[in-house]
Amino acid sequence: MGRPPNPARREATLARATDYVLAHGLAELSLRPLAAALDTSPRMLLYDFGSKQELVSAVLAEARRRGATRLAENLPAEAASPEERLRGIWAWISAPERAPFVRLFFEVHADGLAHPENYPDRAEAITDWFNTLGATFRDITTGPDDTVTPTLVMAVIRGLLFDLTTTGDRRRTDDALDRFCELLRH
Amino acid sequence: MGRPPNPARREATLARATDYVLAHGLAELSLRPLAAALDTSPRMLLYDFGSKQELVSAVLAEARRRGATRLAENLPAEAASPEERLRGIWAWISAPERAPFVRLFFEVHADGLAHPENYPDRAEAITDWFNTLGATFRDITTGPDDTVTPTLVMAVIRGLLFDLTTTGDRRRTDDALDRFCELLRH
DNA sequence: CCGTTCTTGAAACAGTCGTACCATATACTG
DNA sequence: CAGTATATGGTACGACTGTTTCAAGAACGG
Repeated sequence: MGRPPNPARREATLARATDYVLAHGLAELSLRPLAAALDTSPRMLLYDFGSKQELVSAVLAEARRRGATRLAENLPAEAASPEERLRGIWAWISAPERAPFVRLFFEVHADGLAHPENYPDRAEAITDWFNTLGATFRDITTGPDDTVTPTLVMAVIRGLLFDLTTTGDRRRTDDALDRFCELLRH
Repeated sequence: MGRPPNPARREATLARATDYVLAHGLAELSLRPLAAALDTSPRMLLYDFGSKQELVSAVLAEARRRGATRLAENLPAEAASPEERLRGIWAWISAPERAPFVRLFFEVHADGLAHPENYPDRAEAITDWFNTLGATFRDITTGPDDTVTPTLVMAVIRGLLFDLTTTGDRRRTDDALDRFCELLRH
């Protein structure tokens, strides 16, 4: 008896809140502007999520989920050579459409460095779908226990993303990836 | 005539404020707690720096200045081989003592992505002493106009720093640098 | 209809924020 | 001493924060 709960509302709000955070970033996120943009109220946000902190956690989880999904859809074919996969992933993740994700990714990383206590699952929360990404390089190794080459490949991608987002110099960063591929061939 | 100005006060405050920001980060920086920690008052901070924004700019400039100085003091000798210099720089910048600098560096980068308008000098303000660092790799090139190899080297350092700061896995990141050096030798 | 549960608005609370205003204290010149 | 400039405390303003409280509305079962 009683009015039945409506979980769809929370879900819809979460989806739109995630859009909003991807567009505006985490640092200045505030309940009142967010609520206004979502045509709801701070009251309802707290009713659905309990607290701002929990809302943020939910949004970050949703963003990760989306990133992983989009990535899975666009991964280069299994059959492709390691180099082709590396180039494919770079092309995908460095595309302008991914900029909001990348921005949020770096923002969370920085926040995690300042407040590790907010990210009990450290590596997971922060690197998550980046790990998914790294998993595709499992066979660019020197052996079954080689975690080193994937680490290096991921570092190159992250480092070049960092460069690209600050300088905007696409040609130079693209060329650097070419150079890395060249090194890897030997 | 009149009481003579005392620029030393502003300088001393700037130095201590920089310590504070390196220790506590930028995101939650607030005048009142900062003033309390420096045994001064918000009133004086504004008197000396004009506004919080200008104070932050001054602190970031000071942090960059320090980083560049410390780096210059610890750069591997000119005579060293490129590989030795790369290893030396990695050892220096990945040392725990540098963690506050690295943290602030990533924080500024993330903030710059969200608010480019606050960083009119983009690449300079953000990468500055990282560029100083990159300059030492000028001769790991394929020719005089090769900006690509330094870009790649810097990307590896930044990417591995990112990894190290999130996962804390020093061995794996050190090994990845070894692997990169190995690739560079061929 | 009643009772129950979920939903929602309006307002207020207790705090922090950067900053401005006003007065006063301090240190110097002439 | 007066005059003048810097230095500094205290206080308050207005805007914003996340959150709570109180009350009413809305949708269901019996």
